[in-house]
Amino acid sequence: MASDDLRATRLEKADQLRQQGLTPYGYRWAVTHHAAELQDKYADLAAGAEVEVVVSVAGRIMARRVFGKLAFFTLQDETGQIQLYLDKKAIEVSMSDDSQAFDRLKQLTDVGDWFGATGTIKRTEKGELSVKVQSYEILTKSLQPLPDKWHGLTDIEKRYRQRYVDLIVNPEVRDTFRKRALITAAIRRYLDRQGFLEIETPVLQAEAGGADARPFVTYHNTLDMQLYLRIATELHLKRLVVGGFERVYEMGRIFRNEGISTRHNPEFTSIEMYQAYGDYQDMMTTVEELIVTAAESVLPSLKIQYQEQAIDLTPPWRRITMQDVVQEQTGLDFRQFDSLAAAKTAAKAAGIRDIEGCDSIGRLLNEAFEQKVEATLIEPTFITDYPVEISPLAKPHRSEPGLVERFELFIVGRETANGFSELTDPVDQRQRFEAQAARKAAGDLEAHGVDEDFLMALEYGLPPTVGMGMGIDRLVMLLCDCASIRDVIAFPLLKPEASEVEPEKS
RNA sequence: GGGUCGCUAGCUCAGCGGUAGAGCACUCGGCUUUUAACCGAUUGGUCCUGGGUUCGAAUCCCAGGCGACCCA
Repeated sequence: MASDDLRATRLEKADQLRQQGLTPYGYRWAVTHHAAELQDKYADLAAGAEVEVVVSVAGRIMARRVFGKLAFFTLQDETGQIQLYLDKKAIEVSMSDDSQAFDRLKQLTDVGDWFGATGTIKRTEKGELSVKVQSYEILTKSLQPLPDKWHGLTDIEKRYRQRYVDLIVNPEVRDTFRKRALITAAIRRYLDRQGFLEIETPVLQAEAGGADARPFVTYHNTLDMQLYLRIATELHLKRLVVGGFERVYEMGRIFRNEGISTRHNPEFTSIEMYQAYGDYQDMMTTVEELIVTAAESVLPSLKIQYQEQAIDLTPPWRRITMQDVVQEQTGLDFRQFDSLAAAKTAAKAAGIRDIEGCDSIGRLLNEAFEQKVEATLIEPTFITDYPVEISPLAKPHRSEPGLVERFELFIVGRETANGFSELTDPVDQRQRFEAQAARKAAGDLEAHGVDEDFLMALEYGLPPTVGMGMGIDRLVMLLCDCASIRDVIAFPLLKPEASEVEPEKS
């Protein structure tokens, strides 16, 4: 039967409910128990045994097995499933003023309907824990058929486009989003205990900054001005430290106008945190604690499995400088090079590709790191002491010229967190902004202009401060063993289907 | 950006040049211990879209759309 016919049949059933004086769209149901709670509480109840306790449950009908004078429904709520035992005689006794109570179950309910039931506990002869129903109500009539009860919904595109259907029929999807909520809650609890305040900063900004990324552009009508969606929360959180907040953070949505892949969604969630008086060594320890806390909120052990790979999150994690780890993997000692030409020659000999555009030894070092090292960093590893050229907001290293006090955390070959002792010298910061602005002027779409107000804030004085940013989606992917970022974002961005596209105005 | 693969009933899929199919779901009938309930009978199609080749296209070719995976 075609989709429209299935829908028409269900609309007709809704009308029949109205003719019986009932509404297909109820108002309230007093739930006393959830499925998982009952399954747990009566786990030891013997087959065939009954308990004379009245419970009330509600959920979606996921399966119907109807006999002449007996029916079994599988009811699914947020926690799990429980069977409803629907006995014609029992229902006719307890709903004696409703002569159609049992026939209505057979004729006017469908898989997908929301349903409330009150009754007693009974484990059937076949061993299935059930609610032996005394009274019930159809709470919401569903007009759309659910996917195949056995094969479920496997079409990946349809799962993302109609996530609500995915959530109905794939319990592991519900589990991922439950874990995501537990992870973000655990992170906020941890930071709260450490004395951090969450302060919200603007999404709409006159000048995007704080990262190298193309921004989304939007427009404010009344002010008649172009605005950008933020690509980072960094510059505003640091203004708050200037203002006197010693520990601040924000967990929120970031927007980057870039490609879509299994690891990139144009909007994603980051956390950035700033701590006055600390340096990058302090922050590495905090990151360890933060991620361990998040992992413990959803996993039984710190020895975890990600896509067939075993990873041990037990701290402390390895800390090694970028120069040392590159030397370890390639044999190249970047401290020895006294000219860019010499470094390029050696790098080419070591098999590092596409380095013609590198205009400094520091960028070359980073290129060598990305090509030869990143993918090998499976166990959690902090890489430290980055070249200043690729770290425009980080404080110069206290003893290593040309480097900054910065770390990035890698797990399963992916950048998971990025932090540094913050640059507090406003003159130095201005020079670095101006170097960026020059790149922007030269056509680099990921570079941004000088943020004068931020420089002004630095002139009032930023105390010694360490900051850190981390992608929440990638952390959830790691802890929930998800291969694609779309598996941890409830409604990932998709191109509209052809039929949804409005015709171009010409 | 490049390559490979996919798109057929509400769902999961088969069919690969000759009348569009199966299972589940739906509809009708039967059934008081099922849990992929069962038994019987029906119903259900823009074969992603548009061109082309052909006597004939879901099938072959071209272009486009959406998606997946790999590479850069």
